[in-house]
Amino acid sequence: MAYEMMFSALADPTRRAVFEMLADNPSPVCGIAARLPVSRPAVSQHLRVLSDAGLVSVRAEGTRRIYSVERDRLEELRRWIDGLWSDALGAFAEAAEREAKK
Amino acid sequence: MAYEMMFSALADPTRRAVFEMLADNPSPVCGIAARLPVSRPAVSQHLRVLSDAGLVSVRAEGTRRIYSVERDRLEELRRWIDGLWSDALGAFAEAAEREAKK
DNA sequence: GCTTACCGTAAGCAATGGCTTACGAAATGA
DNA sequence: TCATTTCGTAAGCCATTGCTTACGGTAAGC
Repeated sequence: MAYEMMFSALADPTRRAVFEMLADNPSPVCGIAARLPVSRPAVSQHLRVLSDAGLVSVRAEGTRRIYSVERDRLEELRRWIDGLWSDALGAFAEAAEREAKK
Repeated sequence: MAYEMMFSALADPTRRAVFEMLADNPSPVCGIAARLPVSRPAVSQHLRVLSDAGLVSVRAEGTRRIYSVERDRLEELRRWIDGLWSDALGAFAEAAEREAKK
């Protein structure tokens, strides 16, 4: 019941870039902004969305805030995909059976 | 290099509903529109986006066009997630190692 | 041939979203 | 105490987007 926000969070290219950078290794906000063609506040806003979706978490370290990815959430996303996949498989089997009856 | 479109395609709730209905079983456009609170042209437009992302395919049957999900693309999406997951795992192991050195 | 059912596309509109600049808050170091 | 660094949020702007209505086009049934 939460992949709903994850998809819209990961829909934006810049936000996906942020997320992939965090998957490589946890970073502070300025560290991410330095490697992207957008301003630092923009990165903050993206991190807010990712955080609301539960995809990242924060840890304070001095004046810096270190963001890192939340691996468990990726697991949820994958489960949704797996569910769809088996649904589609079932529908395919049904169709094949109907075809066989003829 | 194609999950880029998939995420934005699946970001919209209505479009996800369409996609999940198609995963259950292939349907014509009017069959989908009948079960959603949006107009038929809206469904057509959503199917266009899903089609551009490669997530669904069409087959003509009389005047009807039967849409069904493309399972292989879901596989691609899952691979992207798996890639991120192992990246995050690697980063975690690295951090643990740095911590152990102290 | 004519009607009917099914569908895609164009045009237009209201809402959402991503970006920037500007500002204020909190922790560090001199 | 004061300056610096790092960061989040507010306001505003422009582009994108999801929806509707209106239209044209194709296949089936009488």
